[in-house]
Amino acid sequence: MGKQMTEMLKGTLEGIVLAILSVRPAYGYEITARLREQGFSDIAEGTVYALLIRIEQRGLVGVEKIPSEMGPPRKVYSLNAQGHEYLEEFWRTWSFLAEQLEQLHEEGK
Amino acid sequence: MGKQMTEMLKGTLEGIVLAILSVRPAYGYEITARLREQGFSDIAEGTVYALLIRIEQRGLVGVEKIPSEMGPPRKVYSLNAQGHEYLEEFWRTWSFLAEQLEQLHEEGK
DNA sequence: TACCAGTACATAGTATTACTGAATAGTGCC
DNA sequence: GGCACTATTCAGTAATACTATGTACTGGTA
Repeated sequence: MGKQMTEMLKGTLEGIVLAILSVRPAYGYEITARLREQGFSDIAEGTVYALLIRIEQRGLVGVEKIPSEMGPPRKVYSLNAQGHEYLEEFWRTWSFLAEQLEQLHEEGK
Repeated sequence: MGKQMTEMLKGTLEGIVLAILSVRPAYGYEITARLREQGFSDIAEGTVYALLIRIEQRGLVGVEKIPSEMGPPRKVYSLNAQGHEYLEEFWRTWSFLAEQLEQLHEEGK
């Protein structure tokens, strides 16, 4: 992955993961796999797990340990009320930024 | 400014400044003022100056010292060929990210 | 003259976040 | 037993924006 993408993900990856969780609960391994399928070619696994622990400690998600048939138990995360609120705020911030950048992009043509 | 915005700017602020310079050359104080007018309410001056030095050292911009009538001389930065190329790459990265996020936002509704 | 506001740039130290590169563990198949 | 796949965790590093200053030049004013 390019360095630009790496830096751009700081601050957005968290929102991306919360958005994924807002659709339905998921666990780390699954989230990483889905991100990779979607073109975030090599987001490190460690990055996602660290992020999940962070948002858990901030009280944005609930966790449930569910046994897996294929390996160690999964930690399934789901967005709680506070998480939804935080995600709303994320979308507002993102929209503002996207709008400003869109404008700049137009100007530069 | 919110903490979310702060984190989101990592990786994008550089692109934003390069985009501003691609329209026409500018100096630090001017760029800071313009950003603030555009709603990036309190981007620290130090941040912009540090960024300008960074992109200069990476060879993305040219610098010219021009005397000011109102204070110390201005360091006017302008995008060079390499900078334009880098900016192109930035837009590609941004577009990809924006598309993915747009999709996620739709799904979450 | 002394002081202040506005213009303009610079820097030391801090916080956050994603990465690399491991290690640990459970299950099923050869 | 060893390998592949699933699944989580952690120590150390790099990049970038922030805070909080400090420096310096000009013009106006009391």
